[in-house]
Amino acid sequence: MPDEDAPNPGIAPGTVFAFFNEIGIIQQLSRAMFEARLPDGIIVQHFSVLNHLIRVADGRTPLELSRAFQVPKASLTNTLAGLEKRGLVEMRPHPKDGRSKQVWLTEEGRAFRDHAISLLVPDILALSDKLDLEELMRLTPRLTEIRKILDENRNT
Amino acid sequence: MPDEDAPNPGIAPGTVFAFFNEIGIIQQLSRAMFEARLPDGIIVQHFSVLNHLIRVADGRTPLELSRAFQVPKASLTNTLAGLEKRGLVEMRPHPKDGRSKQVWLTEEGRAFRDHAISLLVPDILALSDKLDLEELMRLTPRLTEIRKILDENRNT
DNA sequence: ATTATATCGTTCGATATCGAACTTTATGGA
DNA sequence: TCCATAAAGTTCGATATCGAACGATATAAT
Repeated sequence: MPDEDAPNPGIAPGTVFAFFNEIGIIQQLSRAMFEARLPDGIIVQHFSVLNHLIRVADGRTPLELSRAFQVPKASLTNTLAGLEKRGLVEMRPHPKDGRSKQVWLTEEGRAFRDHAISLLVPDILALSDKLDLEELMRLTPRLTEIRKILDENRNT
Repeated sequence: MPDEDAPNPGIAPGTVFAFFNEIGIIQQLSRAMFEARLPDGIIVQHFSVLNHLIRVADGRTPLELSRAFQVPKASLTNTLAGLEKRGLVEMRPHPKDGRSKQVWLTEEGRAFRDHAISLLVPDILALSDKLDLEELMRLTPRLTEIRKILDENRNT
């Protein structure tokens, strides 16, 4: 006897799960597609950090980044070390808090991110025969809404 | 001067990238939400395999699974060993091919998957205030289309 | 039948991930 | 001021991931 007095009849947990399931598969497929284009030594996590610093703003602290990616801060230490070694970001002491640091993009970092996106172009063109790119664009703002809500309502 | 003679004016690579970016963030957030509910020792990859075996069909070979998840087969060896140790799947020799194996769900495996999904219910209810679940359901089939196309057009 | 080649799954070694303990600096009382 | 507690980032050890090499079996050609 499922949900007899539920305010939203017809919405089963499995249905919501199906949504996130599709999201997960698409993420996996697109990630693999993207990863194949990245220069070796650079992993997706590296790129994600660069992209986040551009999307939001650089000068973030490692802890802010770890929260944004839902990843332990110990993992960020490693990722940021790799980015710094390649000269894509620059770590500076935090001006207000001696315990903390700030992550700033270098010119190389910005250029690398833009370049990496442009590497996707051949794949996108190959897909555009089959895929309705305009529908993709219509879907994006809906996903943005959902992402924001999930982001606001999480614990950590 | 971008795309002056392009057949699809107004579709920049960055726009498509934004779509996959949102997908990636949603996946990360929902994965973390889900992972917090899973019993310890069970990781998302374990659950994903169980779920795939139910969604598609069990009796798949490890190689089929590795292709489905876009992960190296060496990784599957590890994941399947974990599932077998917990009695959630059963590995049998392939009846037609001596090199291969088949992965079959046990009763415990099926029950575990259903139970894991049900553990999401509290989270889903908590979200349903903010999130429009019906829109989620409308979006799912669009995502399914996109997933299928990506799936058909991949290399590996 | 025999041999060459391809395929499936595992093993191994190197790297990535991440929880827990630790160091250093902040903060908020007494 | 001094001390207890909290917070930021690193270190360390254990586990996960995954490319490459390997052994076993299958397939194809002669």
